Amino acid sequence: MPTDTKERLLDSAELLFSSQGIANTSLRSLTEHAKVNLAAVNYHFQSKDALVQAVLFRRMNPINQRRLELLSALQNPTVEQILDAFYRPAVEAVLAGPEGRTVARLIGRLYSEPGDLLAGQVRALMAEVIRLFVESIQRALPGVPPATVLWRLHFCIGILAHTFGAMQLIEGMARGRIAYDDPEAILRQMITFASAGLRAEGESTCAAS
Amino acid sequence: MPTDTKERLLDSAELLFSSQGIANTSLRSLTEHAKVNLAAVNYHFQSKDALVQAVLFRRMNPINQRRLELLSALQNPTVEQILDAFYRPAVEAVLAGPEGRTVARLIGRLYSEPGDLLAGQVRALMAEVIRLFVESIQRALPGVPPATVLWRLHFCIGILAHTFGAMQLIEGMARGRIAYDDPEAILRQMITFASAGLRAEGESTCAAS
DNA sequence: GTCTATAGGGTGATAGAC
DNA sequence: GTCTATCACCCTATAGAC
Repeated sequence: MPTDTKERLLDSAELLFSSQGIANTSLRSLTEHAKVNLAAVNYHFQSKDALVQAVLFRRMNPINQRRLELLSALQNPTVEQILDAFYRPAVEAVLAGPEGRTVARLIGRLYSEPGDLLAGQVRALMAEVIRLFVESIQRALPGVPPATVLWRLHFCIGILAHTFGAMQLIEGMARGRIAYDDPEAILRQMITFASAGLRAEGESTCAAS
Repeated sequence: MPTDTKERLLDSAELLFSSQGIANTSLRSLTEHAKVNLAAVNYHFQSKDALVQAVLFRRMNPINQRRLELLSALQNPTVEQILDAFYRPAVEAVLAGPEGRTVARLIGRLYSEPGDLLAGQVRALMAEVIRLFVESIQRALPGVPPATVLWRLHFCIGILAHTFGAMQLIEGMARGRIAYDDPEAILRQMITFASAGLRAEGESTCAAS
């Protein structure tokens, strides 16, 4: 038996928002799926929007906290180690449970969905994470101009977001030639690609601040 | 004056779908914005879904056609040239008009939005494009295992999708330190990063077909 | 805390006049 | 081709009983 009403609502919301999209998920289908009364959403949360933020907070905050832990444990890290600290918490959290595949799509859509999906506390912590990782990468790659570091971290985030958001696309491309259930293999592919991209030469004349 | 009803509908749909999301855009607000009667959508297109596909077709097909043209004009290309053929039509099409910024978000969401946004003719041509680019990259990098080439093209697509879908994110990170209005500068950043990633060593022992 | 009932409004799609 | 009018349904949020 699931625990209380509030948690059941969060679980159902996460699942339905991920698979159908937020705008397409009505509070009626949501409360029906959670086997909870329709009014419970407005009692435990204040609105549908607040429920969305609560879902994202529960999922993203542990990931971002873990990123900061892993990063601060490194001393003079290589870009591979920095990328591992950034990617690993997300990949492991998402691919851990059996429901991971579905939730991944929601996280993948975090940045591109209209309506400021990323807001409030989640946004604040994410901004802090990005700030610290930019600094760390800059220290590891002193020869790369600051503006280029920003672009490249942006690309690194894109790699993660797309890997989460478009799993079906690569699975369709691959026709079984790819193992999508091995977190370590995925991490290795992402880190190998992204670290080479971060280290790339060129763009030295890019306009910096 | 805009031309006919059908084209006005496509223009308004593209703008509103991009900025508000598809599910959040009602046919009423759409036809109001286009200064067209409500029933026109169901007359010229068959349904809202068909309108969505028509919007994507009009925008994506020229891009994908141009990609194939540019690719087939290359002989023994480098990965930089292959990536240029893939990225350039999209970046130029999107950043050309003044409305580009908005439309970019819709294109960026193409792969991660629930409800099979990518369907029908658009999906078929996109699959063909991916197939040919995979082959071309494989030829340019014979030392990289096929499964790894798939992962890496997946990452290259992610870089483009995220650059289009999350422009506000990097602009927030950058606080003016980045020029987002220069197509050539963006292309250079993307190609420098992605070509280094494609060429990266490692993952040679990855399970291939 | 949890429920029922409903207010008040928006939605996609269609029939039929012009 | 374009319009009006309307159907049948869905939505979020809330008031008030238990």
